[in-house]
Amino acid sequence: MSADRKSPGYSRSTEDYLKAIYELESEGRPAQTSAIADALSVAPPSVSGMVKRLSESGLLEHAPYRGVQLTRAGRRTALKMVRRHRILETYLTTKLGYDWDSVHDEAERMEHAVSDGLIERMAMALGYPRHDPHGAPIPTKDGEVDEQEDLVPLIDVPVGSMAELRMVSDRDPELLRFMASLGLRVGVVFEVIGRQPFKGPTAIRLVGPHAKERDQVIGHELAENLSCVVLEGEVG
Amino acid sequence: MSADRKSPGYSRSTEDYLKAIYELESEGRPAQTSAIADALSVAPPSVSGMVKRLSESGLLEHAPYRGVQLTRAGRRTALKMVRRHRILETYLTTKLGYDWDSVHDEAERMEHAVSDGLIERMAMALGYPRHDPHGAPIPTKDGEVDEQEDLVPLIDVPVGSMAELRMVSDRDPELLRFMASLGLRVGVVFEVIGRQPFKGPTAIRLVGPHAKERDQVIGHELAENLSCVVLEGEVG
DNA sequence: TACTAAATTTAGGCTCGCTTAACTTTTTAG
DNA sequence: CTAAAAAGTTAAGCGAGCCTAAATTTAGTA
Repeated sequence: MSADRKSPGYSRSTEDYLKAIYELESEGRPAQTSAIADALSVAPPSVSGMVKRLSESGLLEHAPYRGVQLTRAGRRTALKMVRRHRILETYLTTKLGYDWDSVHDEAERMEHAVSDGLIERMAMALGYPRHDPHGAPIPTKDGEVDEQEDLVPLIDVPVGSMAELRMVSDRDPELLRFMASLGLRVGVVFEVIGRQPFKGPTAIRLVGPHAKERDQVIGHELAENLSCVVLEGEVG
Repeated sequence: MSADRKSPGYSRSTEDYLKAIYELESEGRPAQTSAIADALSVAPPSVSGMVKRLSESGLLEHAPYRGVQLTRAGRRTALKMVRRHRILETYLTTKLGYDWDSVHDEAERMEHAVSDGLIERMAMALGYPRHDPHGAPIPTKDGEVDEQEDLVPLIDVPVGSMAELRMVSDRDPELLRFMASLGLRVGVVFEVIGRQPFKGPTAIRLVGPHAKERDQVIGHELAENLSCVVLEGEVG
């Protein structure tokens, strides 16, 4: 009556590796040993070891010294973990009053513990959301994601353009808290009114009723992390 | 800003052992190696090994060949796990539409993954419930439980008495489903109208609007598992 | 009381996932 | 084109938690 055991039952570590590799791949970066090690805070030889096991299980292809690629099966599991993570984050913020800066760690642990059924119940309770609180797309149950191709880091949005903030990494709570304090949330629309060279700040003018303070100055590192859609007006 | 890491960070196994030992103790049974092994579905030598580690960590006292007792620290952690488990069960049934027969396994996995903060948010969202869906008392955050001393298995409720169903184990989904099909839920009031000897069934007559069918026949094993409060009328 | 059965512990061994140290391959810079 | 640096892999080993088999202790009964 309940076909709801955690499917093939991969270990917590396996799930973490697959998700990390997926995220590297989807950022366009090659999934190299050291990048994986970095993402998971383990030593490189640990990655070599796990990579061997995972490719023996058919979850990824390993070209020695060259990096790693998810197989179909590996990608399926990775997407499942991403879906879990993002639905959990959405649920925690929407239903339990979490702030967007504090959901990541909680979701990171829970994603390994909950059943498929619980995730689907949460998704249903949320009305099958398409994006998590940080704007990241939530894969469907059968592993489809709409990666937005037209996203551009704020740092590359030309001065004079209008743009909308669409996505920010959920990884850095401090950055997220700081953004919140500036009134910067997903969906905010603004005009880029200036940018200083030499990794200087970008100045923007917020638009509409969301705006806490209309004009903001965004430092280089923050601006690198804000994924935007350019709305109109190329380089003037 | 977040003192919310999973406290001293015991391993999943440690938490399981402590909770199992707590549950044995609170049923009045001595926490013997084999009973623990049974509860956790591991071999007895595994218990011996873990017991050694746990007593070295000061979580329990071990009298070799004699069994084991929780220390104050061990009990504190055990109660924390029990609180987690029962709040999770209550949350899943109340907020996510789970049936009472399907929450145990889910809670069992989640209780090791969630933070203190999440549990408190769930408790708050539920209005700080005192009992879980199976009638078991939920320990407070600082480890107080009201164990009901006057609970009696249905099998010991005298014929002719009125009684109220107060608690049932969450362990056996089939039993819970069967109970539900009979209209037996926590809080139901009934009269014991007969009992056959030699492990025969107990006949009860349900009272009030809850009653799905007024008269029910309860087999011996089920009757052993139903904890009741006798309301009036001793042996007639 | 002695002997057997049951419960428990010790001994030895396994897997998983991690580590550091040493070695190999690839990349990069002069 | 070669030498140094960087990246990756292999080797060796550790701890947690599990197992089976063998030894030991306790309990029960003739």
